[in-house]
Amino acid sequence: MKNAIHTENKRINIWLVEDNLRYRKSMATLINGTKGMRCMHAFVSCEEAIDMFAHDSPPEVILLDIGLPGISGIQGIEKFKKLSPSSLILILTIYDDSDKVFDALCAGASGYLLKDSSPEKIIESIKEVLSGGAPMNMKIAHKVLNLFAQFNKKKSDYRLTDREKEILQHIVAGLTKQQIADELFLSFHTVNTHLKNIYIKLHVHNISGAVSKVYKENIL
Amino acid sequence: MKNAIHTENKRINIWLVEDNLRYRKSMATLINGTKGMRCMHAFVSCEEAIDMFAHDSPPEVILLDIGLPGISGIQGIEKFKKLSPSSLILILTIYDDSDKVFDALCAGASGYLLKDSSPEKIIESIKEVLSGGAPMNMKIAHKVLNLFAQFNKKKSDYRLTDREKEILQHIVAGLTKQQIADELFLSFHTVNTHLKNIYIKLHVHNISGAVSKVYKENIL
DNA sequence: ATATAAATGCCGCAAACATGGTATAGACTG
DNA sequence: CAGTCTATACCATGTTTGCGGCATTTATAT
Repeated sequence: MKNAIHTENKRINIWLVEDNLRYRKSMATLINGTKGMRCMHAFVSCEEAIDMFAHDSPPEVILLDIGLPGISGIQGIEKFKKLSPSSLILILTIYDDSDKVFDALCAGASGYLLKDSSPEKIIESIKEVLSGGAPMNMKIAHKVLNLFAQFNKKKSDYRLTDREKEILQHIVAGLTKQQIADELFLSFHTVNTHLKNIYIKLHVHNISGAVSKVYKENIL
Repeated sequence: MKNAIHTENKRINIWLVEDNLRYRKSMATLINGTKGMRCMHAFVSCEEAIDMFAHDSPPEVILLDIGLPGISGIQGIEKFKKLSPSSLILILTIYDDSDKVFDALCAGASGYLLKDSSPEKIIESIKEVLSGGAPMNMKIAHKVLNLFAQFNKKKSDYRLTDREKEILQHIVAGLTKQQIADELFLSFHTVNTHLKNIYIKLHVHNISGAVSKVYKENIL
C-alpha cells in the first residue's frame, strides 16, 4: 500500500505562504481542485513554514508572498533554500517594482507572478517551474531584461592604450610595478611612466582609486 | 480598450536577419502569412540590415539570428539600437548557452527565442514583445534567473569586524591611511594595524589585492 | 573570574609608490 | 614635412605602504 510503485498517483506537494486569509483560502482551493496537485500546508508567515520543515518532508514547490509580517518573503527565500535546496520557490505578490523583483530572483526564486494572474496562469506556472522553466509575468520579464541592460550600459572609455590596459590588468591582479616590469620585460621606469599616464586618464591618484574604477566602470 | 496597433490598418513592420536561406524564407512566409504583420526585409547579414536604415524607415521589430557571418548578432544588437532605439530586437537562434544569452540581453535584446520554437510561439512572441513583454524560451528564462542568482552569490565571509569593514570601504574609495585616520578620528597607527589585520584575513598583501577581492567576492 | 576577541595606540624601517621632470624612436596623420 | 601619439627609458624626491613587534582598554563569552 505504501509502495513506491504508485508514484504516478502521488500529487505534487505544494506549500503556500500568504498572510491574506481570503487569498490563501482561494489559492489552496484552486490547488487542491487541480488534478495532480496538493496544497499540503498553507501558512500565514515564513516562520510557520520554517518550523514545518522539522516535522514534514519538504515540498516540491512553495508559493510565496512577499509582503509578509515578520520575516519578509525575500528573506524567506534564502531560508527555505537553505532548508531544502530542491524546493522551487514561486513568488506570488502584488509588488512589481524592480527592486523587489531583483532581490527575489537573486535570492533564488524560480519564478515571479503577480496576484492579478488568472488561476489558469498560476496552475500553468506551477507546472512550468516543475519542468525546469522560469514562469514570469510579462511585465516582470520585461523588468528583468531592463535590469540586464542596465548592467552593461556603463562601459566608460578612458582611451587607455593597449599597453596601459595591459599594465592596469597587472595592477588589478595585485602585482607591484617591479613585478609588472619583470613580467612584461620592461624597465621599471617604463611601467612607472605608463601608470602615471593611467592615473591621469582615469583621474585617480593611487592604486586603490584605479582598481576601484576598473571594477565600478567595467574598464578593461 | 483596443490597442492602437489593432485599430490601424498598417501592418507591423518586421525585419529579419538570418543567414540560413531556408529558415529565412520560411520565417518570411510565416510572418507575411500572419494578419497584421509584414516582413519588410529579410537580410543575410547585419551589414545589409544596417545599410537599409539609410534607405527605409526603421522596423518595429527585428528578428535576429546570432550565428552570423561578419558582424555577429550580438554586435548587431548594439548597432541597431543605436540606429533606431525604438526598434525591438527579438533574438531567434540555436545558441542557448548562458554567455550568449547574457551578452544578448545586456546589449539590449527584448526577447530571446530558440529556433526549435513552433511557428505559433514565434508569432505569439512578436505580439508579446510589441505589447511590452519579454518573450523567452522556457529554458532561456531559467538561465536568466540562474544568472541573477550568480550575481548575488554568497558573499564570502572573511569575518571582518565592523571597524575593519569601515576602513576597507575607505581604502576602496581611494583614501590613504592618513586620510582615513583623519576621517574616522583615529590615529594613523590604528588604521595601520587594522589594515594589517584586514590583509591577514583576506589573504592579500597590498591594497590592490584587497580592493580586487572586495569587488570580485562582493565583500562589504 | 578569566580567557578571548576587538578596537585602539605606538615604533621603526625597508620597500614601494606618486609625481615632477626629460628624452628618444617609431608610427601615424594631416 | 611637421605634429601628435605611443612606447620606451631614466632621474630625483618626498610620501605612503607593508609588516615586524608591543601594549592597553573594553566587551563578550565560558
